[in-house]
This record gives sequence, structure tokens and C-alpha cells, in this order.
Amino acid sequence: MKKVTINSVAEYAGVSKKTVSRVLNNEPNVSPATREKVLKVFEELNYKPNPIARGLAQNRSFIIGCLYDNPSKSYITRVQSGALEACQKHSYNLLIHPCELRGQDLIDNVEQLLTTSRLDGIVLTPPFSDSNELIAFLKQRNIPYARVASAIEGDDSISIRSNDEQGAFELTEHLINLGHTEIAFIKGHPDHSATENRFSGYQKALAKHGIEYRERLVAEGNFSYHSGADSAKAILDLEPRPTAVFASNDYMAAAVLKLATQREIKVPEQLSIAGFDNAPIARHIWPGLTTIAQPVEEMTRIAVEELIKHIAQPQEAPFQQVLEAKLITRESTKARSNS
Amino acid sequence: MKKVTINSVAEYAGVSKKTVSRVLNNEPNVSPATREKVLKVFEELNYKPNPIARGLAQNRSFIIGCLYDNPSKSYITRVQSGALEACQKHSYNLLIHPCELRGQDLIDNVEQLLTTSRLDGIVLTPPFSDSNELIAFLKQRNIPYARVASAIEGDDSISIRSNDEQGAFELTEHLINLGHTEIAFIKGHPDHSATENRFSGYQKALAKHGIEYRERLVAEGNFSYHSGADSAKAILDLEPRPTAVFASNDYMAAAVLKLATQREIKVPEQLSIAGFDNAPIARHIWPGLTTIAQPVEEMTRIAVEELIKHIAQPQEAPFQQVLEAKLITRESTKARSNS
DNA sequence: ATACAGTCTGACACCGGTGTCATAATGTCG
DNA sequence: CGACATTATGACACCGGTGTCAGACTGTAT
Repeated sequence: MKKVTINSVAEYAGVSKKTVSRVLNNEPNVSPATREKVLKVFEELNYKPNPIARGLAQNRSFIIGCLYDNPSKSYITRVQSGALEACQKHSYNLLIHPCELRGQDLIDNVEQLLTTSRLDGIVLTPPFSDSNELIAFLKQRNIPYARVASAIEGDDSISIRSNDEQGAFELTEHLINLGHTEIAFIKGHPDHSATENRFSGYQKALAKHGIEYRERLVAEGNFSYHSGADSAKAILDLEPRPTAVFASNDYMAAAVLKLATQREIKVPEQLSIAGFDNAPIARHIWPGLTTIAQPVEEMTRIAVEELIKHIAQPQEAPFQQVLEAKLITRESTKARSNS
Repeated sequence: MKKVTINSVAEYAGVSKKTVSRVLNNEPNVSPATREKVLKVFEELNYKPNPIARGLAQNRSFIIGCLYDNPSKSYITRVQSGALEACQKHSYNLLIHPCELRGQDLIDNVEQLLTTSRLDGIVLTPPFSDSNELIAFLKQRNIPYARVASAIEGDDSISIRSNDEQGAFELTEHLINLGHTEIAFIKGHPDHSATENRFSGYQKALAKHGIEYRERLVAEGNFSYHSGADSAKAILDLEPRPTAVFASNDYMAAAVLKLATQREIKVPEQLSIAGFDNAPIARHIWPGLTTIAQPVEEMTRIAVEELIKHIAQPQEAPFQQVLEAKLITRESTKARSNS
């Protein structure tokens, strides 16, 4: 099998390289007859353009980078799956790059990535999507980027997020409607903007229903299962014990459930537990977790699609969208017992 | 900031492009003085070679592809994390490509991937690592590849696997030593070689201890949580009910635990449950799952490292290794009660 | 018929590196 | 000291595409 290049196609079709290139890129100013002829030769010779040569000439790589630093593996998996869908649709490839927000030289690390890979664009997932420093760097270097679940408002770049505050508000209201008033809350990682938003939704729902906010009911987590376990311990040791716990993600909620079960506290009869994200684990355990479904895949898919659009044709008005979060009720929440 | 290319370096250092290229690639036949001089200019100008141009000239991409089709997200995460470690160490990038083994044109799909991305090598994870068809294709196309957890023996290519049979044998023996004789087994996906190996370890342990193998105790799963739930139903409906269940992975074991808990069957008092893999979920639920720790990250890391070595310098003897699996006991298994 | 705009096409340089080969500089040995 | 092997270096083509620009070929208005 000989290699089929643009030269062989040109020769075979009896036209110049450049004309072949024009057909390849759907450029105007090619007569229909010529276009037809070249396309036929593509078929005949089964020609595939070499992306590397193309990249060299156009200074592009057709690769999108995805930055992440997230303790929740399932979140990453969902992010990847959305990003991959968009990439595959547009013949881009996805390069994954885990790194640490608090690493001593995040900027150096990203610079290194950019010089070794010449990415066409970068998707920032939390907590990077909230890093002003990183965003300033990318802007200065003129690298297209899209923010997923970012709370930064002033930046005129692509941004897709879901309504975390609204979701947390609805979930809290759900618990209140079940008769709960002692609702503990486990916060997420302080570097993530979702943490503040979810917390604020919780507080607003309490306020709306005239329930006093009590700081002792709030524990500091960081979205990891482990931090959930620590918070669970603090909360379940409280006297009197709250009748409901709202954890900022499903992993931490699972940790609460584990400890409660260990201590033979009946869920949901004696304790209602709710999470956030609708991660797989929410339905893999018993009782299933009431949670807020966050469209992680979709957010990322849209972000990457818009990023690719933007790379092909930089526009004035960057795409920004807020998706709705949705309440999913399962067995882990129940009306408060009148004991 | 002006672009620093090999030309500017050459000019600045007062040598030819080619000599710069020699220094870049650590080629011999450069005088120490010249090498020194050029290296200093690298520093001074902060020169980074353009990987795309390099790729074009050498017909390489510095990208490793990772093929997967696995219902277990946590498995994929672990695979990626091992592969990434090796890639980053050697300045390669990782491109992830999910696709379906049973898809109508797996070969076409992979061919497409190869023509659009010019991968330098491919890591095959289960079930692709057992696909003779795919392996034959890669061999014919002369694409370097490494197999992770493959059972194919004749193929002289890089292969890293763990001892599934031994692991399953030990786990089964552990249950037997606890007094169990009615041990149900949930098989994995038939396309994965691990499925047969784990099953065989189970059978051999029974045989060694003179316990009759009974087909009615065996359910067909496919490694997904969902299939575990179906199998769990079949097994827990058996009369008499087995006193232990060994599921071929932790997800399916979690499904058994969920159903048992729903039916108020006490684990481990009335039913011992064990899984395989030591996935995160094994310690995120209560009771924690007794399982076999499989070094997924390490297997993949080694596979990718060897693959990169092989790309740089094709050797005669391909690297092959079998890693040990290790028993992890948690709360989900217990001595059979004498009721 | 002439002028002129618009459409089509190809020659050629270029992207930023590497491979091949010729030649210059140096070292070794009889 | 001359003959020869070895080391060091650069000129140049090449990888497989794209950008620029000039020129040929239309069609239309004057």
C-alpha cells in the first residue's frame, strides 16, 4: 500500500496541489467540474490528508486540551465523555492533562503543556475555570479557552455552567417540605465556585421558610469521599442530632450514609440524606440518594463545541449559557418522623 | 514575544540548522564546544522545538492512543491515570478513544483514528487486548501496541497482566476457610479474558477443597452494576440461599449488597459478599467489600512505558510481565454462622 | 472592439524541523 | 610526512500540506 499524498492526488487528477487543497478545505473559486473530478480521485485513491502536515502549515494541532484537578473521579469521567463527544464530531482529539491548582507553578506547567503540544484550545473544568491567574495567562498568550461551571462573570469568554444555587435551593426546600428544620450541610472544596453557590442556595431556602441558619450544622468538606467521612462524624456526633444532611456532592453523601449505617442510624427513617450531582454512586447504594442532577456531560459538550466553533471563526460575542439543575428524589429522604 | 525557531537559534549561535537539530536530538558527532554553545543559546532564547514540525519530518506524532470499551468507569479512570503517568514522564501525550468492540466496524473505526491522528502507538485495554482481529490489523499496519490484561499467549508483543486466576483462587479459598460451601459466583463480560480466568480460579479452589461445583450457583454478568443487580436477584432468590457471593468485580458486588440490604438480609452475618478489583466503591459502602486488589494503574503504566521504549527502539524480545493480585479483607465477609 | 471586474488555476515560497550526502577539519599510523 | 580513517559541519532536498500572488480565462458594460 503506497502512501497517498496531496501530490499523488494532484498528479492523478491532473491539477495542481493547490487546487486539491482548495477542494479539501471547501474553498470557493473552484469550478464544479474540477471539484467533482478531485473528489472522485479522493474516493478512488482513498486519500486522507495528513493532519500533522496540515497542522504545521496552519500552525494548528487539532487537539483540545482538558485541564482538571478534581477529587471526584466520576465527575472527570463525565467531563471527558462530554468533551469527547464534541471532539469526535468535529474531528478533533482530546488530550487530558491533570494538574494541581495549588501546585507551585501551575502557570509553568500549563506553559510547558502548550509548548510541547500546541493545543488549539483548552477546556477549563473546576477549579481551573475560576482561576483568574490562569485565565489571564491564557488571554495574554492568546489561547482560546472555554470555562465549565465557572462563576467568574466579567470575563468575555465561552462559559457554560449550571444553576448550582437554584439546585441547592430546591433540594433544601424539598427537605423543608418533608418537615425537616435541623438540616446539616457539608460544604465542598473552597476553590470551587460551586461550593459557595450551593451553600448560598441552602441558606436562601432556609431564610425563605423562616428557619434560622445555624453555623454548627455546617461542616467543611472538599468533595472527596474522605472529607465527607470526616464531616459525617462531626455531624452525627451533634446533640441533638440533625434529622437531615445535605452534602454538596454525592460522594460525601455516600460517606454520611456509610457512617450512619455503621452506627445503625436508620436512613431515611431517622436521618434523611441528600447529595448533589447525580453521580453513579447515588443509585449504586441503598437507600438511593436524593440528589440534584447536574448536566455535566452536556455542559462540557457544549463548551467544547463552542470552543471549536470559536477556533474556526473567532466571534465577537462569546457564547455563554446557564443550564438548569433538576431534583431527583430517591429513597434516602423521607418526611421527618414525629418522635 | 517573537517566535523562536530552529533558524533563529542557528543564526544566533552561528551554526547551521542541522547542527542545532543534532544537539536537539543528542546525536553524536558534535564537538563538545559547539554543543555547549548551542545549549546556551537554547537557554538564552528559551527555545522549544515545535513538536508538529518534528512530527512531520519524522512521521511521528508523540501521541499514544488508549482504546477502551469498559462498563466500569472507575476501571477506565485507573487505566488513564497509569497511562498518563508514563506519557508525561516521556513527553508523550495521551489520546483517549472509547469505542465498541462489537461495533459493526471496529477496524474501520480504528483505521479512521489512525489516519486522522497518526498515533505512535496504541494501548489496548480489555476487551480490545483480547481481540485477535484488531491485533492482526495493527500488526499488518505495523502500528506498535501494548496489551493490558490480555490472555492471548502466542502474540509476541508487549503484554502486562495480573494473575486473575490466582486472585480468584485466593478469594474463594478465603470464603471456604470461613466455612462457606454454598458460594455463588457472578461472571464478568464474556468478551474479557479476565472473566474466564476468575471463574477458573473459583472452580479450582472449590475442587481443591472437595466442594462440588454447582452450575445453579453461577450467574452471568458483564461487569456492569446493572448486570450485577440482575444476577443478585437470581442468586438471592435461590432456595436454599447461598451463604456467600463472589462477584467478578466490585460494581456487581455492590449491586448484590444493595439488593441484600433492601431485602433486609444482614451482610455479612447472613450473607458474605466479595468482589474483585478493589475499586473505590469497595470502601465507599458499608460494609466495605472484601476484594482482590488488582494493580490496574501499574499495569497500564508499565505497558505504556514499554510501548514508548519500543517505539524509540524496536527490540527483538517484547516485554511481558505478570503482576500479583492481592487479597484485601473488609467487613463484607465473615465466618458462616452455624444456624 | 475595449475596458474592467470577477472567477479559476497554478507556480512558488513557506511552516519548522530531519535525512542524505559532500566536504572540511582533525587524528592515526606506517 | 603522506595516506587514510574518523569526526565535525553545512548545503540542500524533503515531509505534506497552506498562503500569496500573478496570470489566464470568463462575462458584462461601454
